[in-house]
Amino acid sequence: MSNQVRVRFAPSPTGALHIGGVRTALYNYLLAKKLGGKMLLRIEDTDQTRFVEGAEDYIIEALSWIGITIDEGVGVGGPHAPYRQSERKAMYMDYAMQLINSGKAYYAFDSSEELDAMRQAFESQGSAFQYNAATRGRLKNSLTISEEETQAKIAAGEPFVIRLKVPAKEEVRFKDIIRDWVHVHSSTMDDKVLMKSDGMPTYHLANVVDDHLMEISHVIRGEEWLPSAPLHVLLYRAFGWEDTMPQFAHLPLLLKPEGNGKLSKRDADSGGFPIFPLAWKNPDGSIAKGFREEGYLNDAMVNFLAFLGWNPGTEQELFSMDELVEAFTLERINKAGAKFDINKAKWFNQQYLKLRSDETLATTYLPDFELDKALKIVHLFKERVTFPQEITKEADALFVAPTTYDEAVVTSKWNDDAKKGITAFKDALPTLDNFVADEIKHVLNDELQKLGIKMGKVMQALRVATTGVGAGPDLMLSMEIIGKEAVITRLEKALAVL
RNA sequence: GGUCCGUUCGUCUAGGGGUUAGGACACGUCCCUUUCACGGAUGAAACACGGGUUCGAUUCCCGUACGGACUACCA
Repeated sequence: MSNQVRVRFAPSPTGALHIGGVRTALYNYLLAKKLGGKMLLRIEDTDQTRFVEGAEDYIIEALSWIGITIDEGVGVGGPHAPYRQSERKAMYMDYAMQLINSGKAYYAFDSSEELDAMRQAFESQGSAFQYNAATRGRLKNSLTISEEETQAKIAAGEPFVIRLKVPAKEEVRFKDIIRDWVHVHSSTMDDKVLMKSDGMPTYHLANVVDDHLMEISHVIRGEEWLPSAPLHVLLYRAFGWEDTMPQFAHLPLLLKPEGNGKLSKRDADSGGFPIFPLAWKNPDGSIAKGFREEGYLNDAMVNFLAFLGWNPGTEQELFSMDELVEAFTLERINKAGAKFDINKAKWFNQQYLKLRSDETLATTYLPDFELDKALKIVHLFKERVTFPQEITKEADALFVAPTTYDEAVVTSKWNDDAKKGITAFKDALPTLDNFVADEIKHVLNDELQKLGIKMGKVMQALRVATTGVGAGPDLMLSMEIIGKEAVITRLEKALAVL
């Protein structure tokens, strides 16, 4: 086997990808790039009942948006194809049989109803039912019935599952890169189902077999998998693959912004932010918001997500994908879960928006304007907004004359001096041929000087007369964009109305 | 209930046997300014608790509390 780093992101196509899954994919990708390895995408669709149309395409598009390129896997192919577990179905039974033949696994014929009843019974006595060394001798499986009887049942088409025969008393331990040694006693583990009665493998079997076959070097996944990691170790051992077993790294969870528990769709809805990278159309037709559609920039999301559970140990906050690759190490990932703070995401968005060139912003968000004008508008708003669509909104608002005027500003700033100054300014405007900020300011200055009025006395009044509000970007630049005739009209109206 | 994992400002976190416990977001104040924002400065704000080990523990160990994940023929 090679020493090459090979990691995989292995989601289930059960719907839109949760933002936590995006972070998991990102960490996998960062490690792969950092160590010159390969990033695989494997689709874990062994549960046919949960398959959702379009989910796979969604996953691929989401990864692509975030900037993760897949080296091998669904959508791109590779030496270990197919990468969709449903298409690998046939081989899993062979591996399960290998375990049956070596006595590491066994057939079980207990029905779901029987097992449920068993759980009920145990629960009523205050204990938990486990299908393991302590109980399997009393259940319906190939360990309690004869070989002939077992074969007869199978031949008769009776449904069965294959379970791992977990050792009765054995200390199972493995080294997690993030959590160090984790140990569990096998007596507390279940004889997990490996092959389901529909002929599909469970996650546990499929994941171990595929990771082995695909030569995965590091399994980087969410903390929710930590409890089943010992089982996977046992599986590697049962197959005799322990010496090539991948290294494990279980990532801390993304938590609710407030209160306790892991981040859910509900939290996102009540917090007014998305939880999916891209908008997703639910089967019922409703649309779930996506970060992309809400105006979050992909590189801002990458930076934000990377810092949720990891940090470089320096005081640098802004990292491009390349810089992240450079700085990333699994060892610097935190153990504790991280609360999802959308404020921080917004801050990153603002930072990255400012980093975008005026040209990019102008052409992508103000395509209906002449480039020259669009650039001026971008310049005006770029540093004042968090989301790019706000630029569009502000731009449109710029060309709509105010219908109401901010009362607070009017009462405090709209006085005789202001009126005099604005009137003079307005009257002088028609003679101004080159209607640009500097010239406009000159005119204003000259007129006010003639009247002996200070600039500060009229600025706010002029602003409210022009835009209706008391806050905004540079007024002179705004006027330049609005245009001479429109400004004059607005001032006349304000003078008449106020 | 059982198993496993975790716990530094409100949040994301740095640090690690002796520090004024550092940074970022958010928040307050001030400066800049035609206002708001940006930017700059500044302030308030944290080692869950109890034992041990030690000259000394926020840091190491053990408990407790609290939180989380898992506990399906789902992943």
